[in-house]
Amino acid sequence: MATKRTNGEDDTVTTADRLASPLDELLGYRLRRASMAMIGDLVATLRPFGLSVGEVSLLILVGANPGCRQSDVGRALEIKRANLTPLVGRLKTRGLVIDAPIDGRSLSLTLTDAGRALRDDILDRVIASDRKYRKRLTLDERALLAALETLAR
Amino acid sequence: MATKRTNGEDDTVTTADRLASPLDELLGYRLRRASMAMIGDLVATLRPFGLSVGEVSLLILVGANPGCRQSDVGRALEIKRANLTPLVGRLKTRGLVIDAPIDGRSLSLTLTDAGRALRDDILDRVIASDRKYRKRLTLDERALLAALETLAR
DNA sequence: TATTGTTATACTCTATAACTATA
DNA sequence: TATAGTTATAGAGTATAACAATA
Repeated sequence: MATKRTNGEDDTVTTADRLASPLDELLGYRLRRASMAMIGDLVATLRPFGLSVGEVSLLILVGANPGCRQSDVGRALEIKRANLTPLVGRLKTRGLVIDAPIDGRSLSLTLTDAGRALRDDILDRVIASDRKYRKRLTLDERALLAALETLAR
Repeated sequence: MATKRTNGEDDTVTTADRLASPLDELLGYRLRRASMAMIGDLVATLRPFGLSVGEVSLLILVGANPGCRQSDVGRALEIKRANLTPLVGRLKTRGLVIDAPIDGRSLSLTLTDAGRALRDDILDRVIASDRKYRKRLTLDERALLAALETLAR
């Protein structure tokens, strides 16, 4: 009976207390939990605006890059073009984004005045949500962001 | 024309180069990107086994807590009981998990011999995938895990 | 020939509501 | 009355394939 103890007790019948969780030792699992927590707060922040996280990402990215190509936005956000079409469509319907042909096949995206105004408002709140979590950090913010970028390849 | 420059250039028409991304300054966005990258690798690792990330989380958690209540597993993994039922069902169908009544309404979950064997194999690979990313880290692993736990509340 | 945008479609995850039964 | 498990269902988000138009 091999009985290696690291964290997850095996062959011990669990009765009532808290569960042993070998998952907590995994960077990927912790990363996912932290990410889910922050996204949950973000979703709640965005609910009153009737905008999804994806739509707001698009709003912010196009706002920072007026006239950018739709295909470049998709690549930057890692959203496939088949999924980007309806996402852009909803923002166009709401009068937040306008597109214009670049050449015969590419589209440029730009925020409307209403889009910029909403972007300004929402970006403030997104940053406020983000800051709430940053404040809990004990370790250096810049070092953490750099490490996370490294992990994302 | 308010022109505050932090990272995201506004009112500058983007032509060709790389996009300005105010999102990169957000902890939540970086966290999500890093998490997605690691999950992508994990999914590829698990593909040959025909198991999802959720199924493997369940396999590992039940493996570390034989006889645990299904409801406790759901709470630990933050999976709603309505979604846990088919997840457990698939592992039972594959002969990896068995359940037994605790009282008239609760179920205990335990891995079968086959379940433990598969868990051992898969856990090794999951840890190997995780370690691949840990190795890239410049900052202290323990400090990072602790910080991530703090963020997850 | 590769790229862009679109449409249609399928698959996974997650969320809610309703139900049974048990504590 | 609250909890546990189940079922059915709806909604996101994401993935692929096929197509037309263009570079």
